[in-house]
Amino acid sequence: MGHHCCSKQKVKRGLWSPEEDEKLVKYITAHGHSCWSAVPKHAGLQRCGKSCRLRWINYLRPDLKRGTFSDHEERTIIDVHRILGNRWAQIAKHLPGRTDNEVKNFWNSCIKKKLIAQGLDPKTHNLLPASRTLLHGNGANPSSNNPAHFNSNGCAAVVSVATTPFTISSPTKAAAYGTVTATPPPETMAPATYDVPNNYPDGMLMRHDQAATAAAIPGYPYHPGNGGGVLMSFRDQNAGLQTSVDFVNGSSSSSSMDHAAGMPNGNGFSQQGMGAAFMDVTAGMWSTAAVDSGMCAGMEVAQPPPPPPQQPLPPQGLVQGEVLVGRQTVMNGGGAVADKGMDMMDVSSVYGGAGAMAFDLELMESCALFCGSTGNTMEQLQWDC
DNA sequence: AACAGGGGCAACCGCTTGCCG
DNA sequence: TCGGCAAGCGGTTGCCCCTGT
Repeated sequence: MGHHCCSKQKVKRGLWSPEEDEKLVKYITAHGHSCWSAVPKHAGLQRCGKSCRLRWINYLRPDLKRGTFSDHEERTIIDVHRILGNRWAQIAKHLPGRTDNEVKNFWNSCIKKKLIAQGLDPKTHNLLPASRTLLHGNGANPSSNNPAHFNSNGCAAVVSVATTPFTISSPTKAAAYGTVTATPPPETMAPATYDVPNNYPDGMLMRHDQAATAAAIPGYPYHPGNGGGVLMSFRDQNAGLQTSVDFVNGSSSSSSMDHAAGMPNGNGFSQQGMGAAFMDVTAGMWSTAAVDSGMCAGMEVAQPPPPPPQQPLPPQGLVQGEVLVGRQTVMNGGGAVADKGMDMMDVSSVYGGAGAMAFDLELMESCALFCGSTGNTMEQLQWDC
């Protein structure tokens, strides 16, 4: 049975011979591929157009990078997969020269097994139940016995996986946060721990310096030369609660909440509440996340105050971002309601000023959907945009 | 040397999306 | 607005090769 597009033709299937490859390369090089269905006929191939397209995209394209994946590429795949899930084409866009098929195969044959071996669920990137039990006993984490670790009274300066449930992880960019003393995460992608200085009585301030990051971390994907960006992930290992924010090339922003239901005793946030704000200076927007009392979660992009005219914006990209964590620093300027109750996430956005940078709705939505939020999320987002 | 089992990867299948008439 | 077609995409299959017995 051939493809529906070529069922009337007698087409060859299976592996491509070098002769077939040569014919296809010659034809595409000379004529391009304006219409794939016409390619096999003109190239003298007994294949269907779909097969030709796949062969070209996955194997013959001259800009493809062959060979094994580097450690950096592997880390990037894991980072992006944590946010996007099995959106291989989107993930592959972060890896120049790699195809979605290649990334998918690498994930299924290698990375997935590694994560499982490390006790992480390859779908959610959370600890598998067995591993969680190992870390936290029976898994119960009464918040009354385990007060919030990023709380409004600023008492919890040190985050420790072994004793507290809340971690901040940004595996490939750990060294980026100038005001956070970050312990470089191990290769295992196990939850990283950050020693957070208690300079802010009402919360915590993290600052990201793009140039320093690019200089400090070989292979760091975001730098001023390509527009910059930041990928951050906050996670609560006990509750399976995760908040990730990805600013790619200064034009994309995403947030996600992976909220495992059925946490009867709350988590590290629940007593005091937690909020985070991310600012993309160039795009002129704030993104905030709030987890308020009673496990209420909200993500929003609020309109920033107009920048002082005498303060020129950085040349490009997310040159500098700030993360504010603390009860009193939650931004609600976007009008989003943070208190939406269990298992709900709210995202809204308001662009700041004329000519605001494009906002990657697709990526935003993918993150929201991946994390099981309601359809209202994107409706709210698009409405506000 | 022969065989079995498993892993990796290329290719296929079928659904979705986008475009155009 | 609708239908047809092509392209895009993710899941799945099956072949080939390597390794262990």
